[in-house]
Amino acid sequence: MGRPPCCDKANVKRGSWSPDEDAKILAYVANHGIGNWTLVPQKAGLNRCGKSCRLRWTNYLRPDLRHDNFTLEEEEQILQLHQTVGSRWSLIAARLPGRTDNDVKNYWNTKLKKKLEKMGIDPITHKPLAQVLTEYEKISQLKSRNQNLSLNNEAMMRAEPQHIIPLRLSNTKVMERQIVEPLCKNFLTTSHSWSKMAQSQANEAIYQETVQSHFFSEASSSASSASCNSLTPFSSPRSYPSEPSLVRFSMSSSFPWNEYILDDTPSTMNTDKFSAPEFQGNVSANNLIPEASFSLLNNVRNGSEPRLGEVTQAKGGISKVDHPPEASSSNGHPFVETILARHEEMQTEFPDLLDGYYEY
DNA sequence: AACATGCGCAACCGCATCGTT
DNA sequence: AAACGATGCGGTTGCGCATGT
Repeated sequence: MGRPPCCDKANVKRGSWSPDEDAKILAYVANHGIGNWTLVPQKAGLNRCGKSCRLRWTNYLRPDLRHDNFTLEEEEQILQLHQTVGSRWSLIAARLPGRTDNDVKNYWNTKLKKKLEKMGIDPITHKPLAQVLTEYEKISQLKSRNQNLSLNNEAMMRAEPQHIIPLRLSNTKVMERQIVEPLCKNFLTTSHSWSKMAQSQANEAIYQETVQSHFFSEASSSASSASCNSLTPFSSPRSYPSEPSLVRFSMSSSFPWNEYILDDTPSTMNTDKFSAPEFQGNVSANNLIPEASFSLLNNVRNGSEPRLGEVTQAKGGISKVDHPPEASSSNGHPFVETILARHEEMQTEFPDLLDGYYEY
């Protein structure tokens, strides 16, 4: 039963690779190609674990890898993709030819994350830090208020389950498997556009079923973090804090949101970076997500980096940073206008529930 | 010049999933 | 069906170099 262990971990070499070892891997791959990495150390004459060999090849020796600095275009792409899929480095790297997930991850952790923080942007939510803090405060207040009132949330939710579904994020595994993964796969690896996905009744059914069952069945658990509470459903679950935060999903079947995804391509969007076929039709979907970080980055490049004070002046839930002309803007955008109108409408209907939350 | 600190990157670790026995 | 290894992935660590004091 089973297989023998790939290597004797106690007796294999670890640490940095020598040029000689690299040469052996390269020679082996040139002769035999890639496959069964557990056999590589033995066949190539290396005293290394097969896993280590695979890593060395994947992250460093592969001939198609680029070892130069990241370009501005790549930087923008990483920001946008991170905003969309979170810290799914392999997915992001798949969009950047010649880059590995390790490269992207390192670049994010050493450069981009700090850059965003310096600009007053939360690198997890891509929202202004002041906004994130405000949200967290309001969520904390709501939580304690609900505890004090012993509010019968379940009865309330059953009364309007299709409308507003609070979702505890402490257990995101189900969401990842049934929602995030399929969407990410569609978004990143196929010709399926967001508009097609939006049209998919099957997706919506899975989405509703999953989110509802998740909310009604899950017991909250785990540790705490204060940084991230208002998230797009496409952020990486692994990046979520475990604090049982609440995120609302607008699930009103009467609101034809997918129509807007189909048709609203902002005229001011810089379309160059979306010219690849896999991005066709995806532009609008990006607008569903706050673009504060991307806009701010552009401002920095234009020499007009906003100060934190400017960011905190914002109000109302949409990005408060002035967008440069080339970045997409919510101003005058039918989709966003409708969302805002809907927001106001629902705020009137459910003032307690909606107070302080963001809708995208 | 010597030491401390910070930074960037390569490598490792641990987990989840899938495939094999 | 169960046990186990292979693989893929994201998070973390450690080392070498650069910069600051």
